[in-house]
Amino acid sequence: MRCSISVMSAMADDVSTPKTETAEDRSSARELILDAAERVVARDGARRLTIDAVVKESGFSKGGVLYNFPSKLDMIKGMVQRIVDSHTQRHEAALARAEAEGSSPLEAMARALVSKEEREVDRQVSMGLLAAAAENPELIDPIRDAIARIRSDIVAHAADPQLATIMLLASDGLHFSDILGLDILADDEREAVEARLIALVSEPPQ
Amino acid sequence: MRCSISVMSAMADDVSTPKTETAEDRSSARELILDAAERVVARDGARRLTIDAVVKESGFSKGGVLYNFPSKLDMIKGMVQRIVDSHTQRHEAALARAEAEGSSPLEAMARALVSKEEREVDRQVSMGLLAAAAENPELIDPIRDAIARIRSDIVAHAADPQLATIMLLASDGLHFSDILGLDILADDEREAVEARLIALVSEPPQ
DNA sequence: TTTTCTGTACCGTCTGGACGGTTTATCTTG
DNA sequence: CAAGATAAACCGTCCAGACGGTACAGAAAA
Repeated sequence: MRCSISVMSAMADDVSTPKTETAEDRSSARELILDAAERVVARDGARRLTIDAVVKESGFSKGGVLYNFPSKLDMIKGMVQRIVDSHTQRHEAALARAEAEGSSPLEAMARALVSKEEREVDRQVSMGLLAAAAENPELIDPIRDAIARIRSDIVAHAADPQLATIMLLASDGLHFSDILGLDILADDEREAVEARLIALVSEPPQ
Repeated sequence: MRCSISVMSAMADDVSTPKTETAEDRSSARELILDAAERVVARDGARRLTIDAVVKESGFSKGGVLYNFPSKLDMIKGMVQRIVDSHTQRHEAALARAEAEGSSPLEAMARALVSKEEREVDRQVSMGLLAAAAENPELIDPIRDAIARIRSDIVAHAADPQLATIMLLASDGLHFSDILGLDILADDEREAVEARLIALVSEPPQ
């Protein structure tokens, strides 16, 4: 029944409107549907990501869901696109912050990767990765390309490329562990490790 | 028509026979079926891991597959069990090697984690993780427990627990990237990073 | 009016797995 | 040893239900 209080603000319906101003401001129907799809994957597993399940979870009607995503494949591609947008955005934001703060891009990226806000976004969005991998491994290609592009950009400007790669890999390990629910570090342990990760790529005082 | 394509890797398959009856055929059949299931996941995605797909891929009949794994859930649990066994084995082997070589357990583990042989095993076996995550996220629990146990054991004996954790996480990042086909490092880059990872946790000469 | 949905009914295909039959290896008994 | 007897291992078919998708008649918003 869509029984949300629905503020229904203006929708500039570009194919990808990656407005992540606030976590709750996902006003377009497409975003709400993708959110529901991610919840289904997180709760029930990618195998049970069915159109009907998304219909039930989102509150839209089946016709409504299929109006926004003509096929299940389109829906999963939408999830993938969100991941790409999210990663690209994070990278650009980190670069901007580095410039503003005068820190190194790598260190800014490290801070961004372990930040609490990004972590929740990443965890939610990453369900799309599992869904895509379950549906058809090739669907991941755009994500791989985006990650590769960002990574090579970071590593190219790093003083110690291997160490930078290790930092990025460790961050991946952290994120993937989150995705699969394998995260086994206590909060304080995680914080310590994250701090150490940042320290690892910080400019040594020389 | 068992005698189809399947040349099959000649596996030394005395690995953990949970039901130790007079079952040498049985255990080998189970292993062959699990191998086929992993191939299906790797090629077509966890979504398309169906009994019929495994039937076709393995060359067994449907009845034969269902004889060895009474339900699809049992099959996936079998895949999960292989992961747990594989990880436990790797850990123990690394410990033994450390003792034999006089190196630190952590360094031995680092070497084991990046070794070529283990990498292929891990890549194959890890398909079970995707399958389990797709079917029902709770199925991963045994894997999480096994990983947590091994990890805490390693970290507890490490001179620098945080650095040890970072090494393990980076290794996870490498492996997960393999699983999802996200690995974007060139071979030489990967080797350099792996060597650096080992160096990171080696005893400083002091 | 057009766009964006709702609600319902429906269809062809896929999927899990139940079921009964068949082969093969081992054991029993005369 | 021959002749079953028994059980393990495996085969192939069938079916209810789930699934993706279509179709279409409205309704409500823009």
